[in-house]
Amino acid sequence: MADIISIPRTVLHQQVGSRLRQLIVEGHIAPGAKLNERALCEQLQISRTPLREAIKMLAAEGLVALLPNRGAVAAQLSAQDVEHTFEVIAGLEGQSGELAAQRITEPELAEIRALHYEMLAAHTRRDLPTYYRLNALIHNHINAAARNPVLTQTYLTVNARLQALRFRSNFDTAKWKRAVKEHEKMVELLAVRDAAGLRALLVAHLGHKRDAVLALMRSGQLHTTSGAAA
Amino acid sequence: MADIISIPRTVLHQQVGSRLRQLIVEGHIAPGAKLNERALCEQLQISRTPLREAIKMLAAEGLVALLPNRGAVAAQLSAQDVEHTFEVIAGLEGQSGELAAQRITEPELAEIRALHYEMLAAHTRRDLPTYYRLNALIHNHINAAARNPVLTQTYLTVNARLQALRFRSNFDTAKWKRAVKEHEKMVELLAVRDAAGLRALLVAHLGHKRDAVLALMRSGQLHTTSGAAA
DNA sequence: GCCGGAAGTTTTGCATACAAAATTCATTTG
DNA sequence: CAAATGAATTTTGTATGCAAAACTTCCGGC
Repeated sequence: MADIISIPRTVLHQQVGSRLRQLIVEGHIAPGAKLNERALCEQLQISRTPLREAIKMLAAEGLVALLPNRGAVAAQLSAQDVEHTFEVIAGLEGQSGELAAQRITEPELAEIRALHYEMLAAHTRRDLPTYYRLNALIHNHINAAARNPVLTQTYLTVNARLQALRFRSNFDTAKWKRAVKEHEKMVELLAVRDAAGLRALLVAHLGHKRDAVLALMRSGQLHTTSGAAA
Repeated sequence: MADIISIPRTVLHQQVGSRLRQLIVEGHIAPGAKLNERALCEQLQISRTPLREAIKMLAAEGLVALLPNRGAVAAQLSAQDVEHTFEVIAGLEGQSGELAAQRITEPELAEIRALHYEMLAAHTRRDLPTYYRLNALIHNHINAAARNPVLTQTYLTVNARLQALRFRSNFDTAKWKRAVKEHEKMVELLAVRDAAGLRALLVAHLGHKRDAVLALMRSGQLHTTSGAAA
């Protein structure tokens, strides 16, 4: 009963890790950009030790690549990397949906339905940021309904690499409409607990997303050029 | 043309990471055991900096758990953790098989078939270590045939957590026989490129493995007692 | 004018030093 | 004698120092 006022203030390398992850995922550190230790130390007001420990964690997560004796760079995905990553994400999210359809409770379903309607509103208003926020929220809720923390963690880790692409900018109207339709179907399939159907839909959904991202990459509208990120 | 004789000798924290991973996966560091920095430093003849960096990587991989201000312990999986992890592994390996059936080449298939016959020999001789080595090899080959490095990497990372259980010790004859039969079927399905069939078989295969491990855990024959490993 | 190379600078990698938290252990007190 | 308290020790977390590798810059030679 000693932690009433004290915010536990987690260890520094964890905080630094979260902050770096945010910087990369939100694009403030561009894919391929070098992570200069001195600069980051000054910016975050810490010493190099916790910074380097945080960088090693991010490397294990696949968010940065370590170049021996040359430091770390933010991961940069080639078109092939993107394809491979989407393939894995599709599998993970498909399984997530399959399990969610088997395990979801009525209140959880109701919440997802509510989020879905909010998303429809955002779509109608052409409010892309809100749409994306709600979109991610719905997927997270489906994931949570699968009741498998290992699956959730794995999904989040792999997905973080894609978020750095920030393919949220461009979105053509027809594709947006289809995505909304697919989401509608998701809720229906969840409601009738059609596990196999939801898996198939989610895999297809991710396939469409992948195609859109790859098209953007090929047209050069994404700052991802090439280079490995293993 | 300067790297003819010089083995690049990767950076220290990577080497330490590999060594620690090996120690944990092979059970030389038992699940739940504390990772004492001073002791490991002396054992590995290094300073604390690269050791701590390596530990942070392993934490990101889920092989160790970090306790703030109390160091790190080797991950210890509860029965639920094992269930969740197997669920994810089944999904990953199922997808691996599905893709492999679509993408495998004849030479790859021939090699897997050869390994399978070697495994039959090991089974006949009741040579469990060789059997396990070949078993893992076959699964790795299937994984490789899927031609998705992201999937392979994800699989290896999640699977490493289970390897620490070392459920290789006990194995009842009937289950062993069934596993061999399942492997036989795997090769057949690969040969006829039955992607869906192979996926289903692998998922079932992993389900059986999970049941066997859980039974061992419940009967107390596995040194995994309880405790979170998030 | 361009290429090559050497000196200087920067940056990374590892070791060590210092501070704070946790653990241990002994002592004291009820 | 048990529980509790507090000092001593250990252990973790962070900062700093030092050496080697990489990068830069500048100069000379072709």
